[in-house]
Amino acid sequence: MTDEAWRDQLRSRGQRVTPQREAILRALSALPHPTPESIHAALVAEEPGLSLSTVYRTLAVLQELEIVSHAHIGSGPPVYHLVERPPHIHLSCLRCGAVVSVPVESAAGFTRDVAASTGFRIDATHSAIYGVCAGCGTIGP
Amino acid sequence: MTDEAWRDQLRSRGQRVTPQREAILRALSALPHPTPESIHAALVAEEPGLSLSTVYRTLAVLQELEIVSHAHIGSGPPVYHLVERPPHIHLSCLRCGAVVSVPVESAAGFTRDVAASTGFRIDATHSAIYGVCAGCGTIGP
DNA sequence: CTGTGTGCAAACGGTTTGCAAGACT
DNA sequence: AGTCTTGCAAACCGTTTGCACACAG
Repeated sequence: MTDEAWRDQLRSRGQRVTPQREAILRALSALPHPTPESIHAALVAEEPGLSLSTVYRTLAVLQELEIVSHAHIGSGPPVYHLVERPPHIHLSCLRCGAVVSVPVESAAGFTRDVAASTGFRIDATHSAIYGVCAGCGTIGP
Repeated sequence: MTDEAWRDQLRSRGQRVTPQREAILRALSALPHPTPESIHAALVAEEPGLSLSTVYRTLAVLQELEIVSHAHIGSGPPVYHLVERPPHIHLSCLRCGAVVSVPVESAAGFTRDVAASTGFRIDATHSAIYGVCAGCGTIGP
């Protein structure tokens, strides 16, 4: 999504385009798995005085407009990302906390089977799945 | 797991058996998807003065001993349960909040594929997966 | 000019921790 | 008796909110 695109999307929905919102959208496309805090930390340099509450409020607005989405990773803060990116599942390492992404198609068979047997329609992009990453797995059990 | 079993398991690992711990273990086997708070709420009647910190500390100990496990459901508090074989995956409905369980084998193909392609070894029992349950799915999109 | 968005600081809910008193072994 | 566990209260972290000012439209 280009700068133009979200500007239009914001304005057409009665939302204002502010320097803070532009900065947050830039951070969202630049950072790999940003949390509200990491977005704030990454931006205080270029946008001095940017408050954490603005980050939270902006993320809420962008979510409402379906420009961004978020996933919960363990007990920690959620990670946000632009929706245009190919949908992916977050895998969170129980040992080192690393977050690995895999395309949703990886779970296609699983979601199909569950839907067939229980009627539950899984959307695997909204939550992280735990496990042990390749690096940590080679060290111990 | 019987009362005897966890008593032994606690003592054999150098942990003490206290009325509070017994009460918490009873609550874990009685309540469907208990959170630390709901365990505390359910026990204050029979164990007056039981503190929330004790619930948290006991759950941490029981987790360490692999007597209980927990799963994160959305941004809310985690739900705990006794480690049962067969292990379950928790599916959480985004509409009504219902928690549906499916055997971990449902995801066997998915976990195998991910391990093969990324080396990440998934343990799907540690996190809830979002979606829309059968009941809610029949009403709308 | 109007009303929305912002910064600040304080409130909030869930969780953790320091400490002294208490209880299990 | 000695050490682990508890209760209490305060600290803590991520998030939300109330308010007055700033600024996009």
